[in-house]
Amino acid sequence: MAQKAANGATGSEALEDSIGSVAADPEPISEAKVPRTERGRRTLRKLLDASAIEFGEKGFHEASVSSITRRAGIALGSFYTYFDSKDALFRALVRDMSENVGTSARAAIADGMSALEIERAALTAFLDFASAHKEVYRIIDEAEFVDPASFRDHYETIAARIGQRLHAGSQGGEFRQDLGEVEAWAVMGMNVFVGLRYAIWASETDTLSHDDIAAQVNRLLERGATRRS
Amino acid sequence: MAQKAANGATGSEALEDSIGSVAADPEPISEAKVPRTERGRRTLRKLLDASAIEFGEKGFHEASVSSITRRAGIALGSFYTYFDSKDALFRALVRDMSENVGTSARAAIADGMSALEIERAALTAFLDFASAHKEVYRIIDEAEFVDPASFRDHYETIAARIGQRLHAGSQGGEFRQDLGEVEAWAVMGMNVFVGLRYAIWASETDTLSHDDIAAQVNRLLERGATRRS
Amino acid sequence: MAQKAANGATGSEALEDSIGSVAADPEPISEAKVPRTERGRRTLRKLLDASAIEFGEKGFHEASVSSITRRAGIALGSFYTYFDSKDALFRALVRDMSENVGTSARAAIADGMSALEIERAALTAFLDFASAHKEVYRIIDEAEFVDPASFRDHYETIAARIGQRLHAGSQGGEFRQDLGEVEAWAVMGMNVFVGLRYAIWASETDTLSHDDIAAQVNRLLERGATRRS
Amino acid sequence: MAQKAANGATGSEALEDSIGSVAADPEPISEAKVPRTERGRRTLRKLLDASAIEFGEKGFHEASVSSITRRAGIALGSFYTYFDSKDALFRALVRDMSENVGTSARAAIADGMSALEIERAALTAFLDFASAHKEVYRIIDEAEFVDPASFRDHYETIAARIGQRLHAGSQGGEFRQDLGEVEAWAVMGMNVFVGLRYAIWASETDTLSHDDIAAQVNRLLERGATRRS
DNA sequence: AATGAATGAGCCTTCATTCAT
DNA sequence: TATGAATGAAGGCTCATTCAT
Repeated sequence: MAQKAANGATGSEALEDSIGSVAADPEPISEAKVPRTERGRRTLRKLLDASAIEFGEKGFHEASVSSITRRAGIALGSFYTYFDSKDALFRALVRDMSENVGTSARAAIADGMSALEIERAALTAFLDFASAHKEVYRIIDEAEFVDPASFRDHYETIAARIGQRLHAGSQGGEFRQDLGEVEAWAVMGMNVFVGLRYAIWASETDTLSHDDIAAQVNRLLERGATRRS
Repeated sequence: MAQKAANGATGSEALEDSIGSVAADPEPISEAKVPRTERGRRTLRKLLDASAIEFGEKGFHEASVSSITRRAGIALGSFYTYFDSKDALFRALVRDMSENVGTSARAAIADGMSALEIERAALTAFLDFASAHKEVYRIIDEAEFVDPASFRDHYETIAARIGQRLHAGSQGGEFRQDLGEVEAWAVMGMNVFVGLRYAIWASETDTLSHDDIAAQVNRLLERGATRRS
Repeated sequence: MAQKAANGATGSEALEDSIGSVAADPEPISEAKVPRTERGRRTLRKLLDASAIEFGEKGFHEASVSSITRRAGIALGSFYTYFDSKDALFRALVRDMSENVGTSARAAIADGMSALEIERAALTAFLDFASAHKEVYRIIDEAEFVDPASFRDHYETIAARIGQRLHAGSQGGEFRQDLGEVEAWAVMGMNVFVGLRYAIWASETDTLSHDDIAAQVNRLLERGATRRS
Repeated sequence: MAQKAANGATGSEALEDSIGSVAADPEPISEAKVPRTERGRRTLRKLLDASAIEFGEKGFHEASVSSITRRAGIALGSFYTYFDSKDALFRALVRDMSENVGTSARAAIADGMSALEIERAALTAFLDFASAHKEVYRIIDEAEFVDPASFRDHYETIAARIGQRLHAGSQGGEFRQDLGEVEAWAVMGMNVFVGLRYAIWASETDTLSHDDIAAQVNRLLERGATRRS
């Protein structure tokens, strides 16, 4: 199963990881303050996990700082030991999650895959990840209204990566030469909406596996993006 | 220019129109109360126009009822003569806009077009509409958090329409026989994300016209969805 | 049945009657404006009936002018053709009802009754009236907070009447000579609370008739609570 | 003076007391949240005292949360640290006061009193209490419209207690055997209305002491209104 | 670091009353 | 007289953030 490819966490590990390098990082992604004690790190983790659930379930505005701290099992006031504001927490979450989505996709790509195989594997990994972390989808989407810069950055980054893959496919002779940014956004849109329908809104009556779905999208790509022999 | 195809309004005309036929409408889309005087109709219109702008610019949560009435030039309390709540207004707006987006796309389709030409025309119309009414895009997107049912309904309806077009294309021998729901969502995703990039986030340096962009997407569809001769 | 003694209306007839003499009345009880047309009189009546129900069911603050006019089947603005304010309507209602309660009690008193028989008949009549017009009870009670003067006046008037009856009973040699204001208020209290319990809060399991209850209270008056040696 | 018997407070002490034992209390009467700090307890007290005055003076609807917090000398928002709503505060107050009224009456009863003496002492205590805490009377009365269940419960509880006393008097051979619920409500009514007239509406010209008044009501109980032959 | 009380700006909504038709 | 839209003051409540312990 491609499930393995999906990072099994909400992204807080990565966020925590990045924290360690905040000082050295010229552009710190995380807005979390750095806990100095083990206890502090544990509290930060609880806060991140709780907020991912709360934001995912209720959305940014309905989730309150107090509901988050309540879920995390800490006192309201403690929140501000770790984040400057509710916005800052949300931004940290979005940016971290944004990174993670890409990570899981890239992890699915193995050496020796054809360009088409790569697209298929990436979509399957994305579907797996989205199924397992529906809140990530919701949170990133809501960033359009809470942290527009991150939202845009998220999709531009992904589009750029897809663009690179398409270009590589062209170089390898598998794809057409004239694939550019338009095609990259189109491919991303296919993936995102297929994910919306079959991962986020998956219904009980759906019978196709994530692999099957990716295969169907792949066929769309194949006969369209491939070069005529 | 395909601009002509796009409905040039924010949707308030349609909303107003539907009001006139509420009695006959088995499922009234609008949640607005029905004004009985000419003055009332004028006020309702002002309210709808002002709210579309406010919601578009600030988003649902940042836009306040008082900011909306201020922009509309009416008293705060008058708002509730027309809508039961801020939510009700938003829902009315979303549902109405949702209808309008489809309307403009369908208006772009002319008799005698091939299946591919239809897709291209629909996308061009969508890009035109989205360019002219960026707030519509934003408002419908935010419905994911404020009126999820409408949001989902919006995309499911569009997917269904695209599915019908693909099916018709298959019947006409132009498209493959095995196109289904997955392909419909993939096509919708291409259109939406290309719209996001080239209509909503259109940058000054972009040189491609909406038609050019639609043509590029069309080529992706053509070599993919078409039957091999 | 003593039911006959109870005025079968909410009091609006009496109010209307009094309207005719407003000009001549040095202290007009009703605050209603005087309609000049037959249509106007009908509208006023609808307003009074509707408000008695609304105030009785919801209380003064929960009943709104618009809920009253809606129930009356007239337009909101028309309200102010008949009353200067919501308070004025309430006051008119209270004062009129206050009069009616006394009327029904006095109607129950027949010539030739003994002093004790009079008390019993008055209580029975009150219980009948209260059962049939629970809203009257509630409205007069709420006057304590909306129109305190009327509330106090209501009970002082009744106490005075009871005082007169007690005095007459003394004169007739049936009652003690030393009955005064304290006893009058005590008797009123008995009646009101017995009414609260057995008319307003009457429960399905109560088996005593209003006459039976009045008889029991009568015995208390007759010989107190003590045992005869 | 029986004044001593009356609890000299508005009831907030009792409310506070009950808070301390909330955990053990199977049915917590108070709807107040439990403060965990000393400062919190002080604030709660200020809130309760201020609200008793405000509700007593202005009534429930005219008293605003902001007027209460202003009088209490705390910030508006702090109110909601202690009560979920204005209604909840009122209910807490009513229920607590309801308890207290009974307490003061029972405190007035001494061992060895005859049944009649008990009634007299109870009424005197009630008159004292009502004189000193007119706001309590008003607040409980207004509960008829704000918290009807408590209002009814209040009087049903008192009636039950009076019924027990009457029954005990019968058992002791002092009262008639046939005294029941009707007589209990009648006695309560006497007390309440005598209290209304001579405690709440006491006028400067009244010369009778609370004891004198209670004695007169006592005589009514002892031998009714009739003349001894 | 943690806690939880305190703060107050700000928001949605209600509704008595006025006004123009 | 009747109508119903318009008005705006007022109120309850929320919640991000600060503060004292």
